[in-house]
Amino acid sequence: MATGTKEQILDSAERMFAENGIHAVSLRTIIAEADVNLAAVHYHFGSKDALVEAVFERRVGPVNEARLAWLDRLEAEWDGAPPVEEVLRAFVTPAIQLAMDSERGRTFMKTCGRFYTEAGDHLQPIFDRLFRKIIERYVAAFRKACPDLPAAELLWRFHFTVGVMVHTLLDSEKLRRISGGACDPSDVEAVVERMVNFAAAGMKTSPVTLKHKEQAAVEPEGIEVEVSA
Amino acid sequence: MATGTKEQILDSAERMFAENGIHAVSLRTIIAEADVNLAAVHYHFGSKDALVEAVFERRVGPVNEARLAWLDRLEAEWDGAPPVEEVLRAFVTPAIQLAMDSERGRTFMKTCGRFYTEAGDHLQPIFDRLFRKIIERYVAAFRKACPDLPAAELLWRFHFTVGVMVHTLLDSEKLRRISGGACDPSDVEAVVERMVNFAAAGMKTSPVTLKHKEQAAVEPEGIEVEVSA
DNA sequence: GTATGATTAAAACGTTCGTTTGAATTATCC
DNA sequence: GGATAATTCAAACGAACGTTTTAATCATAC
Repeated sequence: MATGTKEQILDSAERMFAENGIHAVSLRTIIAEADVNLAAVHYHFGSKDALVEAVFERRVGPVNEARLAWLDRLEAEWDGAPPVEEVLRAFVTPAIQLAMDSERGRTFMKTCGRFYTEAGDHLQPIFDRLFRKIIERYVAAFRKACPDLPAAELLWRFHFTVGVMVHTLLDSEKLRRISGGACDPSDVEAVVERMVNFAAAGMKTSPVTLKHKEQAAVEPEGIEVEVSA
Repeated sequence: MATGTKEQILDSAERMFAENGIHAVSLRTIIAEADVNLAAVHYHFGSKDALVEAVFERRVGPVNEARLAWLDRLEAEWDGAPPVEEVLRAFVTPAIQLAMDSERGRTFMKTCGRFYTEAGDHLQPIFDRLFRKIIERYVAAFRKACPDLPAAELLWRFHFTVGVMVHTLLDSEKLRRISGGACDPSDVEAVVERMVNFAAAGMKTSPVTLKHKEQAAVEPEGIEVEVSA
């Protein structure tokens, strides 16, 4: 943990970003906790923005690789079209595992939420680069798992699923508080199963037919899933 | 819109908080856009923190009142136990309506998300005060709508539902981008119906039985829903 | 019209921010 | 073990922050 200055800065920054937000944390408070010199930040990273990016990338990379590898395994096992529950599990588990397994992961996930809401213009391309492939692969997998769903409806439901996951990663301590301890966010397997169960039901339910508008106006095929600026 | 200095400050602050985050926005950029004097902020609000609170309360109050009034109507109509879809609709619609109807509401909802993630210690009691009654009433309504659900499971699903809603409020523009315009977040009714449909399916699905643990260890009745620090 | 309170204006306050500098220290290699 | 590079250190930089102060302006009453 206390291997080198660089890692120490990353660790401290990660935790303080999680607790107080990115803009609210100054380099001086970070280096005070990391017990390193102020100039070390600029020596190793170049700027505060670059430090923020480094904190982000250090953990998101492995999670997304795990997601892709898991999906590879699934598609090999299920002949290219795994059921929606399995796809959901593959999508959700790596993040939840990182988030809940260790104290470090738990704090990082809050940082991840900070990025998600605090990220200014300069973090957007990084976000896109890290998640483009994930979105492409998983949307395709969900398409195969739910072939009867109109394309727009499927994207909405994927969006909702991401919401379930992000909110769970970000704010489940509040649930523990509200429930008086009955809901335990640290039980990874249980959380994953509950989420998969909930989201799969939402994914599989038949779409509503909107009265006031022709929903068929949306071309149901050939929607390009692209993540760009 | 340009009625008085106070409202102008609130409007500008709301928009800039939404666009850049709370801590990232300085009073000077706010007053520059509002075209008022710097000292006016402290004259009318006292401090930046107080301004932040004022921005928050100005819009959240009416939304939550609408939620409670809607639930009152529902319970009168359905003899005290409205179905889960109706409860979901009552919970979701006021927020979505505010979020999507006007440009102003849209920006505020982003601000709301900022609060949710950037809120430090001083905003927590305000958050609790504004949402305690909402949580109590709606959890009770969901209990009646899903009487067979274990209490902890119901709270988890409520939590997931909040995630669906928050994420939709916060980040649906990203969905529009990803979908190439096929998903239109500004169509309030359609968004609400999709969300209710998705969340209702998740709410009504039968709970998973976790293999590796006795889930019955959690007392399924009498969990006190409390929101406190 | 003038006195009184509410509001706005301009300027400066002290503090903290991210960043830079240049010397001191430590590690690495021949 | 001295040369060379990598790293750490203390100190200071200018800029921007939230806040305060003091005077000027405006509205409203008499």
